[in-house]
Amino acid sequence: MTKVDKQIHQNASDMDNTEEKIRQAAKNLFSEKGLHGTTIRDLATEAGVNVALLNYYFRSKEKLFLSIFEEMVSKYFELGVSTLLNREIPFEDRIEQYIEVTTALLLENQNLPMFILSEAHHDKELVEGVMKIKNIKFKNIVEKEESMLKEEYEKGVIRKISALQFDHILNSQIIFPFMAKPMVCYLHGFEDTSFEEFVHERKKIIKEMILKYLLLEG
Amino acid sequence: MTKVDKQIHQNASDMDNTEEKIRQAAKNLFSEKGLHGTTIRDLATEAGVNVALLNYYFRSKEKLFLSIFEEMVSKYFELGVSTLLNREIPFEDRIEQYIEVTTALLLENQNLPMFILSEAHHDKELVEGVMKIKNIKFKNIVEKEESMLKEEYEKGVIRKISALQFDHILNSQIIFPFMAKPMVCYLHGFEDTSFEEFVHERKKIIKEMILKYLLLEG
DNA sequence: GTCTATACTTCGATAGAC
DNA sequence: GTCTATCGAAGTATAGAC
Repeated sequence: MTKVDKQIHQNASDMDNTEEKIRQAAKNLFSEKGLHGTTIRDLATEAGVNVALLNYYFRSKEKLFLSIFEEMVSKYFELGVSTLLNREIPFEDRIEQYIEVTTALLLENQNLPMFILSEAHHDKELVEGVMKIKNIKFKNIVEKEESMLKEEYEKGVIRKISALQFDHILNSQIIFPFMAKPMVCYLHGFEDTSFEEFVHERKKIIKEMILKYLLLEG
Repeated sequence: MTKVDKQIHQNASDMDNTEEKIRQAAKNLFSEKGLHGTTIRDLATEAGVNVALLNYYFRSKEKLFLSIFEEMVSKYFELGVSTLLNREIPFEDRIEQYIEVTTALLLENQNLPMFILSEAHHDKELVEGVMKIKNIKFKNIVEKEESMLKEEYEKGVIRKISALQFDHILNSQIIFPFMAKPMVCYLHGFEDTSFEEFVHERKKIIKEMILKYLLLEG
């Protein structure tokens, strides 16, 4: 009966088990307040359990954090890559798709970029530690991107550009607004809806600007 | 004599007084580890003093942080604005100057963007609190930018664009690399020097891409 | 102004009952 | 698996001597 009460507002698949409730709370709080800005008591309260359970499931705050961080990194990196490398559709369309799909992900997870990059900034060894697990995959991606760009260059579709610069041209424009959001919202008196409009409006600009720069014809 | 030892490696103007030593330590640590990742003991050690002195000069860790945060915000915002609004030189040159001068500032203060934006992200009220002091000035800037852009548009120099989108086109490209630095350095095996080369290389790309998009002729 | 010593608070983690 | 109670460590801040 207590159990029934607890389950009323949960969809059984995810929120019925404690571990998932804790993970969800951790995602929310860590990505909003950061590792050191979040206490295990905050986490327990947000998850609707007590502190002892956090350590029961995850051994320590540190381990819980690492688990969440790794999940978030995967979430971001695994998306988009396939889009960008898919040679079956024209380069131009891939760029558009990438902008579309990445923006959509970020609108659904607005704290994701700041979470990953600020924690990486505050603890440089974190990146190394977490990325090592997925090392092969990521090095692979850069190489594949490099060869894809070379191919398009040799076909005469785009100008010569490194994967590094290409990634930055794309990602800086897409990601940055989400990191600067508090500043933007303050300076322009934005609410969440105005911000989202702004992001949508931005997609067209980004696409046009990037293609104008990269494509050799048109 | 103890005093002499302490002063050997200091240039009298700044580092001879304790308050400035503490401020310097605070800038270093807060911008590297964040507010909650830095303890007053860390600060005291870095400054070469003891904890009591921090509270003697700044009353509390919080107050010290606010003081530093405000200084960093000013440091960033006050630069570049005059460059961008200076109607005496052509629009195109202003863009180039802005990229040049802002990149130089960030290379000298690589943690600055992540410091400001991550703290703003973790504590939304922080922006409001600190910005209110400089409120009039900032609102002013957006307005001036808006009218500058309108003017250039009416002269037929550039396409129509809002100050908000204009700022993002410029700043996202310039600032983002410094926020993503740990990730980039890991993925590409970069040291600090390689990273700086990358940033310098980027200036040309940014300039060309932005002008290609904004300018109506050429 | 600067130090040592210490009071007070909060945090992370665990023991032990259920 | 879940709770209450509690311990030891670490954090912020201050009192008081010099």
